[in-house]
Amino acid sequence: MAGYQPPRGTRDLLPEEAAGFDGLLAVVEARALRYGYPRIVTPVIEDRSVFIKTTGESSDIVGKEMFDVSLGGEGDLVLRPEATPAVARAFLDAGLHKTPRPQRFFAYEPMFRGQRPQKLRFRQFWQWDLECFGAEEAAVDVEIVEFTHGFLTEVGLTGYEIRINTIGDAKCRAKVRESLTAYFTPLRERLSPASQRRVDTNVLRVLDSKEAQDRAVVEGAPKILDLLCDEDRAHFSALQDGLTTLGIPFRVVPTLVRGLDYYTRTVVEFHLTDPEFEGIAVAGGGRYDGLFATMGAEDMPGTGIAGGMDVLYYALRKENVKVAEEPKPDVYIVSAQADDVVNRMQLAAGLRAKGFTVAIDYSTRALDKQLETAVKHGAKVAVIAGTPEARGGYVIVRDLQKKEQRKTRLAAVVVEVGRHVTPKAIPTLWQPPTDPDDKEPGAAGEGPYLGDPRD
RNA sequence: GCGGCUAUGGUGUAACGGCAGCACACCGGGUUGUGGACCCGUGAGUCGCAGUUCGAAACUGCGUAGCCGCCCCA
Repeated sequence: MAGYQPPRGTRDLLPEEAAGFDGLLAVVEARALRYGYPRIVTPVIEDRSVFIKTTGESSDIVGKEMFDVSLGGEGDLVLRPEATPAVARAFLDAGLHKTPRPQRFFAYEPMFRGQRPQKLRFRQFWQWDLECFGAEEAAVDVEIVEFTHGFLTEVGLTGYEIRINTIGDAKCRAKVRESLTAYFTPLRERLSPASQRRVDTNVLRVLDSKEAQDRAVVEGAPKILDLLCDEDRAHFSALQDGLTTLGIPFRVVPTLVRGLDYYTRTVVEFHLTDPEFEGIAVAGGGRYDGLFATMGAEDMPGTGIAGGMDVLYYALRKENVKVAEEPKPDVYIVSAQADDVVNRMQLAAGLRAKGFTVAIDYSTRALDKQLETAVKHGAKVAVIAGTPEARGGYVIVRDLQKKEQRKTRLAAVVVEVGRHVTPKAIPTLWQPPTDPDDKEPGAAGEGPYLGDPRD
């Protein structure tokens, strides 16, 4: 065992896993773009105060899981534990609250929490995240749930359940708190120590307690829904109606509360149902109409949802969904000639320019060893140079799976390799859009207009 | 942060308190230069630091990390 290990709760993503995360990111980011949520990137470090009033001091995230990385005299810095306050901070800092509303953002970042690692719970983990600022309609709440449901379905996850609840807006919640505090205070003695504390700090979270002794008391507690004002109830029904209309299955869980202070009205969690992952959320979010006021900005509603990439990746693996293959070169260049390194590179360059993935064996080992290595690295095709047969403008293109080969002129290598493996698209920078009118029959560059054969 | 369990080559595993071994993988070589087989061979380990003991991989303490539970969440 090596002397060095990754720090507690962190891990290395080896190529296959890294490719899996990249694949999931590509899917969710493309979906976000389709919904009008462009990506925003915020720093890994934030001032601690960004999370104190927003996420809330009574939350576990702020109360005991913040990752402190302060430098002396440079403020109180933490590794960001979650996205929403950071994105809101960036939004305000750039003055985007003075731009047309609503504003939508997608984020994908590593998050950090100083917690004891557990199944699918790490100190560094990755979240994708959606935020919609400036819209109070319940339709946006529907949108983020529908988005998440669509995404999870798209990547092939089946074992999850959508749970929703409402906890009322800031005004009504004061009444809710009052009623709950009034109910729990005389029963204090019967609650667990943690819940006794919650009666003072965040009484709503008593409802969420999993402790058996608390649940008995919670059962008799007043129901949040009964305590809310009409506007909150209407908002909640609009959410439910929207989901029902879209055919999205969900369950109303009256005790679902979520541990972050900024939530108002809608709270939602996507829970895994596989017995091995029971109780683990693959995504969660809700509405936070009071967030901006809390940050000292002008009041503005907001809705967001975030999902754990790690959780999703392992849940998919558990469901036997192949997320990604370890990236391997399709083509391996080998040579029996010791002094032709430049040749091998030029050979590779020609293939790479067409999008083939090409690795080169630079060694002078025996040809059979080079081929063996090529096979072990997963190459499908070997381009063999420098043998008596393959000289003077010729190489051999060998299909390593079919064990067939053909002597090929250098000029035709790209074509010959293309008969065995498919090149990958080469990414490019932004290109000017082509005018759709140019595609009209009869336009420049197109053939003359031909009548519809059905005419 | 609290509690329980665990830690032997890269991986998987053996060894009563008494010589740390096996398999696979990896690396080199060979079968007289086209591959996964086969043959030969090399390298590589008791998580770290103390302690008990004639002697510790084994027992004890502390540390570190992993897994599980609690808290809570992605």
